[in-house]
Amino acid sequence: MAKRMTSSNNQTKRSEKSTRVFKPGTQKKRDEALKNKRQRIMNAALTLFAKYGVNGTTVEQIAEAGEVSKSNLLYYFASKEQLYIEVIQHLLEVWLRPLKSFETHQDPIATLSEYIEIKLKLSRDHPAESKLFCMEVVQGAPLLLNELESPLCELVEAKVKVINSWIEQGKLLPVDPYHLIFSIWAITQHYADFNVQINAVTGKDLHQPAFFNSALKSVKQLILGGITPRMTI
Amino acid sequence: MAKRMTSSNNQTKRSEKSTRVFKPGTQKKRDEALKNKRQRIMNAALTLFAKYGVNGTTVEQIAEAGEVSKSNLLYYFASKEQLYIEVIQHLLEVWLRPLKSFETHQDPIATLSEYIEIKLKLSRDHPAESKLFCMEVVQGAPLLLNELESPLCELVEAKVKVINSWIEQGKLLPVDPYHLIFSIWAITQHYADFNVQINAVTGKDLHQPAFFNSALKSVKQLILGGITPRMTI
DNA sequence: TCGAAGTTGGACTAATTGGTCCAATTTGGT
DNA sequence: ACCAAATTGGACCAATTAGTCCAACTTCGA
Repeated sequence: MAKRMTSSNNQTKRSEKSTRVFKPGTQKKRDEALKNKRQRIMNAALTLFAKYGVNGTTVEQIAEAGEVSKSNLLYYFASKEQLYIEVIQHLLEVWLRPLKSFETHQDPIATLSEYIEIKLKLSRDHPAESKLFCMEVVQGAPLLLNELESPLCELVEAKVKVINSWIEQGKLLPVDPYHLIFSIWAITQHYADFNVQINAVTGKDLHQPAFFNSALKSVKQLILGGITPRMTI
Repeated sequence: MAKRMTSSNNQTKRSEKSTRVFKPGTQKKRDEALKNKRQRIMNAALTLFAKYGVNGTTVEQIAEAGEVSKSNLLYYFASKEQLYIEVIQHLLEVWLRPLKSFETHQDPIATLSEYIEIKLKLSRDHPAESKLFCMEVVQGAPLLLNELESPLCELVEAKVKVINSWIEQGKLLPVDPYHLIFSIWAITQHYADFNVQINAVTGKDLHQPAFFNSALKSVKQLILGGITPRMTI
């Protein structure tokens, strides 16, 4: 991706902004503005990457969408690839948050119910994140694989244990916890990733409260209906 | 995409092969070989498009994977875009088949059960199709939108009516048929589209019979568990 | 065996694009 | 007001790549 590396400079520029080394102590607005700008660029990149793919997006488009010059963008991010990596990393963090806050001590049905709702809201409010994550994983997640293996894996394992303990206590019908988690991910993210298809078929999308509610209700019914213990006789 | 349109020729070449106009009647092997070759190229393209995206794939890669020269590929397909369109169209046909064969007169649970199984097998046996379809839709389905609106829409509507009639007959618990269909699509396709993530977490994939069976069982349990009528008392 | 269709390699072109470099200007904290 | 950092525009380069063109070779049906 990097074409010419002619002479010595490069990387001397900036690349590790955010913390001003010399002249310590006083300016804040400046630093904050910088962070905002970085954020703006990353947001623009996120949206475009999600819509056109990484290879289908040019840095000029990103710069325009982020309302900075191409030069300035390259001043903030060493390369398009670097920008992509930062976008993906930030994305992953946002994406794993809900699973981390998956509370273990509550009633299982309430817990899962809440998790489904959080995930569905995430699909509604952050569709670009969902889509880019989707595309990255579909394509083999070259950048995410490392992150996907260790942190996610352990996180999931922890939740699997909780679910299994619920089952042992009879609070949940027997079910494979892995498939349960995958199913929740699949359905909730589907509403973001395939919104075009859903819209083509129903004419609606998650931003219409009525549709959001019916989706939420149905998903809960389907997921929870198969695992909620019934009173027999 | 097409760069130069210099003079008159082009399109005179071939472009509408498959049916030999002059000299009608006799050669078959030839025609068949051509179809096979087209198929081979389209298969190679499918795999690569699914893995690297359309913009991330070069015609040379496709040619190599299809074991033809770049020249020859361009002899069969007028352009990369044209090739992509044909791949997508073929894909859509494969993709809608299961829904069409969704039988209406059987027992609802058996019908849905069978549909889930077909879809999950499709994910197992045609992951590239699933992934490319996924990527296309995620990116807004520029090429599929037309097809997605009319044919798919009507197809889904027909099934929705069937499901509703089942509910009226008390053979199925009340559920929004659209969300039911979306959920089945979401979960089953997830096993193909997100196989990298699933593999990272579980270390398994659908080609292992044990894993396929556990996935199938869980999906059926979750989807059907929430809509199967129970005997009360 | 004749000839048309199929096939190839290779040279070539035009467009796109990531990235460099730099000179000039603006901004904002001190 | 000073000065460093921020920002811009634009020229420019090198790599990639879709697609053209063509001459030569092979294949295969009639």
